[in-house]
Amino acid sequence: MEPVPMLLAMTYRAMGDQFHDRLRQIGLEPLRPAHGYVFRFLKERRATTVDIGQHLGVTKQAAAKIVSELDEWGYVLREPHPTDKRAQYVTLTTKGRDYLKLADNLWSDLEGEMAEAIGEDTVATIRQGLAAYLRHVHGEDRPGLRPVW
Amino acid sequence: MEPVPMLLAMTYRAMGDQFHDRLRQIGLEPLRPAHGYVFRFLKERRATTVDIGQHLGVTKQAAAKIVSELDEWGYVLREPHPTDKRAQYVTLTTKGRDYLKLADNLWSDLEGEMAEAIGEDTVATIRQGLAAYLRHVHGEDRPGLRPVW
DNA sequence: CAAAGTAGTCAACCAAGTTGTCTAACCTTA
DNA sequence: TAAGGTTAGACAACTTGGTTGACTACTTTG
Repeated sequence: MEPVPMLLAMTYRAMGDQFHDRLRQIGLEPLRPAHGYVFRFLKERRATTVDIGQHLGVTKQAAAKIVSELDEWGYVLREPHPTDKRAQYVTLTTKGRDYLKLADNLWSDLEGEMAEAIGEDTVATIRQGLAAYLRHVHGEDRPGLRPVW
Repeated sequence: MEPVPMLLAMTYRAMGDQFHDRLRQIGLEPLRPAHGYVFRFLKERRATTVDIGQHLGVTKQAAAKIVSELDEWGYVLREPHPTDKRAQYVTLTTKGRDYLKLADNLWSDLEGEMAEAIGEDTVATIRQGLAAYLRHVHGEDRPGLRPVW
């Protein structure tokens, strides 16, 4: 019997691959999961590079690299911090928000296909079960995402 | 609402981190998930480096690196292939089998703790649901594991 | 107002993959 | 059975996505 985490990893991979394929068909920049997590993070708040690094669970230098890419591609922009002259706020551009909408649609398509395959209630149980487990392990403050393999 | 794959990744990470912590307390070599997948693969069969690469979903060169490490640490050994003079069979040593037992115990501990937190039936549903989804996507022949982020 | 701490950048390094190339052995198949 | 194509494994150069460390400019605190 396989350990549950192996099933989690394989499922993540299977869905992620499909997501990525469809994105590529649309012809977007080579966005990686980390970029998506940044979008999702910035949707709700303004944040500095350091904040983003913290959220992803990587160093600020790694976060800076990701932010630069997103900036080059026009998904985010950096504006001066109102009170702290060292810092910059990173914010989503319209292109960034559009991407996020597109991605959410793709994800919910994929989730719909999953529901067709194994039943809507099963998907709901999985969602709630995992969320509950994460709350159990981490409390309310979830730690960074971070590479997985 | 978060996409399901994000929950999968976070849960994988949470369980994997705990697993890794406990392993480290025991003081083993710095085994990575890929090593574990190799053990699990070799448990059932004898295989060449190329086979292993295929199973992991990486190039044979990458697989060779992993096999070398396992060999250095004494978890596997390479013996000549009986009929093909180019090839070598990689097989688990006793140390390898012992590790696998230990790892399985750790995983089932973790799964037990998960069951305590969210209910045994929920865990069962998750397990069966994900397995069914994977069969749906891949048929019987599951593709390689592979990096996830 | 001095000392300690922090945001961002630059640079060197590292780990774990990749591609490309080569040799020796294997497998048609004409 | 020799010839041409394929394959296992090794070696090397490179790529990617991260790391640590050092430095400057600014901020916060005692």
